[in-house]
Amino acid sequence: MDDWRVPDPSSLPPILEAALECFARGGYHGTSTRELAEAAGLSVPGLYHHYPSKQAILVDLDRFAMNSLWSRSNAALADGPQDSLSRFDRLIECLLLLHAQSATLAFVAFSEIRSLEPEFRAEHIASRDRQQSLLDEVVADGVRDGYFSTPHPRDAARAITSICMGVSQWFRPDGELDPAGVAERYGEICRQAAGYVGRASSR
Amino acid sequence: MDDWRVPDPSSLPPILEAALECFARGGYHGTSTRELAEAAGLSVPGLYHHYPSKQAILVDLDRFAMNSLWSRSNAALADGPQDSLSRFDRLIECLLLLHAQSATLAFVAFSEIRSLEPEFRAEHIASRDRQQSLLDEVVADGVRDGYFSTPHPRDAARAITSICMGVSQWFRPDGELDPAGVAERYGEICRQAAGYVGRASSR
Amino acid sequence: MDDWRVPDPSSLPPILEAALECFARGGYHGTSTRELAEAAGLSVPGLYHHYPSKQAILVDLDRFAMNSLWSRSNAALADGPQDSLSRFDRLIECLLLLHAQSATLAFVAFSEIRSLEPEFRAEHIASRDRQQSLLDEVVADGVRDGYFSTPHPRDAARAITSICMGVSQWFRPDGELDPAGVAERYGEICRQAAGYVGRASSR
Amino acid sequence: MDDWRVPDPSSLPPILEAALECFARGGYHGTSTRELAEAAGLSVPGLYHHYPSKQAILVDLDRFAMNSLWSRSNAALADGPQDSLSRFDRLIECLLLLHAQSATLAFVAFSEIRSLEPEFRAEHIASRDRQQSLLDEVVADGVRDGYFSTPHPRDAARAITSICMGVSQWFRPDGELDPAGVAERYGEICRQAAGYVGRASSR
DNA sequence: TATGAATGAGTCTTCATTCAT
DNA sequence: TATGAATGAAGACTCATTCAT
Repeated sequence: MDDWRVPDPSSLPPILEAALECFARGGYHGTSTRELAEAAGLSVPGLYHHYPSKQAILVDLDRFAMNSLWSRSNAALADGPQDSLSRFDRLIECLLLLHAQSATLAFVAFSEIRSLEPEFRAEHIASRDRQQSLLDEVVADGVRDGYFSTPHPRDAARAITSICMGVSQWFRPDGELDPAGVAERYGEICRQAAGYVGRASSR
Repeated sequence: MDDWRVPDPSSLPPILEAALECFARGGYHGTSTRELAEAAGLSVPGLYHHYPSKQAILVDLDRFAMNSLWSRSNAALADGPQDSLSRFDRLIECLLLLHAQSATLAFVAFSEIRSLEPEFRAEHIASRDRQQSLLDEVVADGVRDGYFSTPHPRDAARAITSICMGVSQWFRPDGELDPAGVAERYGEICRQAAGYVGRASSR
Repeated sequence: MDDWRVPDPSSLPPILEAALECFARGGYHGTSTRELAEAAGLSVPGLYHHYPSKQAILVDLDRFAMNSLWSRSNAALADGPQDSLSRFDRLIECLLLLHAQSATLAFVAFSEIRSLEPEFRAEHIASRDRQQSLLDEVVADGVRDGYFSTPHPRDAARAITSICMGVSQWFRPDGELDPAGVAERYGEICRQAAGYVGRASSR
Repeated sequence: MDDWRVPDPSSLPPILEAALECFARGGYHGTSTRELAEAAGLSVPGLYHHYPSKQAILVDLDRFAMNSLWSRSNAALADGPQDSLSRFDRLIECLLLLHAQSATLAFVAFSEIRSLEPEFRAEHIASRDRQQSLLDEVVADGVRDGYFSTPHPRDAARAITSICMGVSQWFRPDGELDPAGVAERYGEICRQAAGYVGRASSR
């Protein structure tokens, strides 16, 4: 099972889909409820029939993004050989695919953290930390097993996270690379960032 | 001359300094002119005496950040040995230092792009592209000269940019690393991301 | 027949009962149809099945209050000796009982006059004037028959009305006095307000 | 000094004056901020320059009314002979004058209690109780000194309060009685309500 | 009658901005 | 430049009401 590789376009409810587009274009504070409603094909009170507030829409969007990231990451880690290099490769592939396939969602979830009210910001940060710990672990395992030579695994993991999240900043569906291409090319760069020493030499 | 290494705290005019703090905390749209004025120790009309609009403040802040990045980068490139590896190292060091020393400024300049009106957004993007071309060139030179093995220099440069900009997201003055520490540790990671093959073996 | 002395709790239809409580707590404009529906155990469209508008509910409530006041007053006047003092006493007793027993209804009917649309406000005022004329007549008769010494019967009647209506402002079911106690104690005060000269001396 | 007898028309700030008229006509919840602003000859933000909220306007109006009632009452009690009947008469005169002269203000302060948010409602009620205690005391003193025969002084005081407050419900500047006429005629009724036994017979 | 979904008009409030002083 | 006062436009949100099911 490798569902974690395929995009799931059907999953975002239409109102969130519309909100996503609005927030990506104008930002949370730069988007009015009128715009949100119009984008969703509703009147303003119609929008409020489904969500109690503008903030609640952002929160739902953010939760969707973070949950999707988490569940796909775990699926990727579990799906295949369990040696640390394979796990690293699959997790990176998953992150890169997602940040390319769902670039807009990832972008908004990342750039609107400050727009979340404290309670939900804390929730987001907890999700983000939990997510980061997956990568920390995988890089540390790779170092332990001799795949990676980085003397600072946590910094390498942080750099790798920046690379993956950076994808959502520049990825365009009509660009040179498709998501799979991004995953391959930047997956290799992430390996290097961790100080990959080569399969052969490490054994 | 290595002024590009030292922070220049005096350079941000007080109003921009105050605005920076406000925008960092609440975002551009989340900050009112009343807050800006108060943070700057001015009345609202007093603020308008210095700047014709809220947007103009953001624009000035953004220009300051991009110009500082540009001029320091060029100073770094010019300041020392001109072999491509040295130039790469100094440019990376400059970028990392700046994103740590001026993390807030870099963060705001990056995260408020969408808050710029079209004209100024275009200006920002031009600056950003011009800036990116510096790194593209340095990486390409490094590949040409055998320092780097990456088969995709532009992608490596993009990944490196993500690493450097990422610093402004997580850097805290009271954290484990000081700016110089960041520059050293993440400088090494950036080298790896470009596929650094070692000084010796490359000659 | 002295039904006019006993409260008639069954008589307020449940929807009006619920609306009464809502209006008493938050006022007409401060109560939403959603609250009305919920208080009545109905959905909003369910509420509109019974009443064509929120205003119609208030109107019904108001009519109920004014009609009840009117019919009980007439029953009280008719029920017993027809000398003017007895008629005065019974009318006052009726008013005081009602304003204590149905304090909430009286309170709402009185305090939401301004919330009635012009047509219904006029109707309310007509009812109120008709009601006041009962008291005017009874006081005037008492003066004519030598029971009361007030030189200004209409003003005395107005003061008495204030006393009776005032009951609905302060009466609490768990207070010191029960409705009958209120009727007795304040009935005496109302007599005094009319300049009661004593049964004996007046004959 | 008998300032407590003369109306003080200059004292209500113009915005409160305008709000008073609006609230009297349509009620607090029935009056929009737009109406308030227009009545005050301001734009809506102009109104908010002077008051932070609609509620704050009502609170100010209410405080003004209650403070005026309190300070005039005390002035009336202090101004003249200190025997309990004179004090009773002057307090009643003061209350009646005020409820006629400032009928609208008294009406609004009374009828919008439920529109005050809990904190300010509590404040109002404290003022009202403090005010009522003045009358309780004066009636009790009158009973003690043999001026009044009422067996229930507190109930008599409550009835008298209802009479005085009732004035603000029906008083019209162009009506039969002017404020002084109201004070005289209803002052006598209030005496009767307390069971006035006559100056002579009481000595 | 209950329900979910919807809406035009309106709510209070705040915005960036200006002007007279 | 500071201040108090002001405003048109817009903000998020709620209202009473309706309709298809």
